[in-house]
Amino acid sequence: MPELPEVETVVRGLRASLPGKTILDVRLGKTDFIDDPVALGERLPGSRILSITRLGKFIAIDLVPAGTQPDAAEHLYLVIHLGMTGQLMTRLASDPIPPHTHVFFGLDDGRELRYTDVRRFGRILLVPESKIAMFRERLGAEPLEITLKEFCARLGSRGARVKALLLDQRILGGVGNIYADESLFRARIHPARIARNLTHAQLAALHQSVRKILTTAIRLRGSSVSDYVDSDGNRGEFQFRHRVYQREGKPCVRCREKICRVIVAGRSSHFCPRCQPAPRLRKARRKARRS
DNA sequence: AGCTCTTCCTGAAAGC
DNA sequence: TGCTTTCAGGAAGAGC
Repeated sequence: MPELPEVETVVRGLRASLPGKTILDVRLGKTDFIDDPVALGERLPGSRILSITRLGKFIAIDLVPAGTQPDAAEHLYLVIHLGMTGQLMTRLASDPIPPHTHVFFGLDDGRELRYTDVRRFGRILLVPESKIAMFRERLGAEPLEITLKEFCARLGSRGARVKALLLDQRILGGVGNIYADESLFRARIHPARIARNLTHAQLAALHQSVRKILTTAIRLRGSSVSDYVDSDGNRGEFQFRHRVYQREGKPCVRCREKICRVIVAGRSSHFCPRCQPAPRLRKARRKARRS
């Protein structure tokens, strides 16, 4: 599933070859995941790619409209979310077309930027330059840039489970199920812990482990669990470093206890019951206070 | 405020 | 063997 490290890897790949290229045409297959498919065909041809950035799990392609100079007209951002199975690749127009490829952006160098998505949980939308700041604000902080102080402010007072908060894109943009579980394991925090009950030391450990896990995963070009590949079609390597994600029943790498899986915040959550002690139930805590 | 449930979608895997 | 059922999950919205 594309999360921050996978999206960052795709963005770096696109950044190496797309800037300066012009989009010649747009061809569409199924369009139910595109906000305004007609606008894609009307507004993109002739526009020039200026740069590519990552906003949380979104890929933002900065476009200079057809026939204008970069600072003469309002830019348009082609914004793409890969959902669960989305792939954004550059290929030669003559290359074979994989199944479920629904969007083709023809480029002026004989290549195509193609969007393939089996389940179509992804999204494609156009955001005008004037609205990109608003779009960015809705996304919450960048996990690799957030300070410890800001991290504590956003999570430490909340009555929700820490796993739910890590997945909430309005708080942190870019963390998904894999990296939430791996970060919680590294910080030795149970996913169902209530955030405001964590100590400052635990929040600091979590802040640190999120950064460490994401940085390492970017270095290894992401996790290829099911469909994920980068912009050249290559798989990542971080799936071989997973300590808990999809390791239910296998021994913990630290203590050999069997890894457990429970549903927290509606998501499969993997953890070591010994390294990540469960939150005490309210009833049990009342009893403990009385005695 | 924050939880669960549902929806979207397909293919892989499990169940019968 | 071959069918049907279940499951996976990012995000948004409904309802409690």
